[in-house]
Amino acid sequence: MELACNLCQNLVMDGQAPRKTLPRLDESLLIHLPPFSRLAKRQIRTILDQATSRRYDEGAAVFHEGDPADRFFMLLDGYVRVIRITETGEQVTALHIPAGQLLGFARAIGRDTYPATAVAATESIALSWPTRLWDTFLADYDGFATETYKTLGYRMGEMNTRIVELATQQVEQRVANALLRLINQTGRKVDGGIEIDFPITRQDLSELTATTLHTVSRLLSGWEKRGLVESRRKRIKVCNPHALVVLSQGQASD
DNA sequence: ACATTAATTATGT
DNA sequence: ACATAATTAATGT
Repeated sequence: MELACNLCQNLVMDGQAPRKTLPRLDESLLIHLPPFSRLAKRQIRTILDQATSRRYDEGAAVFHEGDPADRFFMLLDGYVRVIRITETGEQVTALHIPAGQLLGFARAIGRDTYPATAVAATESIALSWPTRLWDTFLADYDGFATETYKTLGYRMGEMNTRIVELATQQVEQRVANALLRLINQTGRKVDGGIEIDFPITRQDLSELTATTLHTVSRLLSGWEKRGLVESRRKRIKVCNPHALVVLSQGQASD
């Protein structure tokens, strides 16, 4: 896929790099992102001057579970999947992070290693800073703390509801809910409905919902016949969100 | 109400 | 042509 946003031109073209080896990052990269939006230009400037930008191919790991959390990240473009691996080698997907959010800020929750692995779900671009700057970011930059705790709280809330789902709902409602969340968070409006903005396989969906790819496949096929969704390989489009909502609250027993 | 196994077909490089 | 993804049926818990 192509990265056609203005961010990427900025990062890829090295223009006439002045005295630095790296192209100077433009302030417009951060000015609109919530954690930085209330900062003055020169603050953003110093933040950017301390940042490293990097591109990640689809499937490339941003960081690994258990690694020393030496850097934290701001995702500028793309999507990142946060996964955990069990002893038996099965993957469990915790959540997806869209562009514009922080990730890997282990320091904020009092850890010195990453609690999970982050993998680029699409080709992605992220800025990163050494973790030792985290505390100064919190102290020096107005709104940074509240915004990060907001996203932290949001993610905890989501994991919370997912736990409840796993414990109480059955498979059909679980994948319906997972789909709904995906189109809410990372949905892109297309003509026939809303499509998940990154390649996602049945296997991925099954890892999100603690089921098998076969069950997911069957469910999607069934929904497709009823006109609820449309899917081709690695692409899922939701045509009738409301019907999915109805399904997601389906009857509790028998 | 599901998973597992296995066989088969489709799809993208 | 090859690997990966998706479907489908049959069988198991």
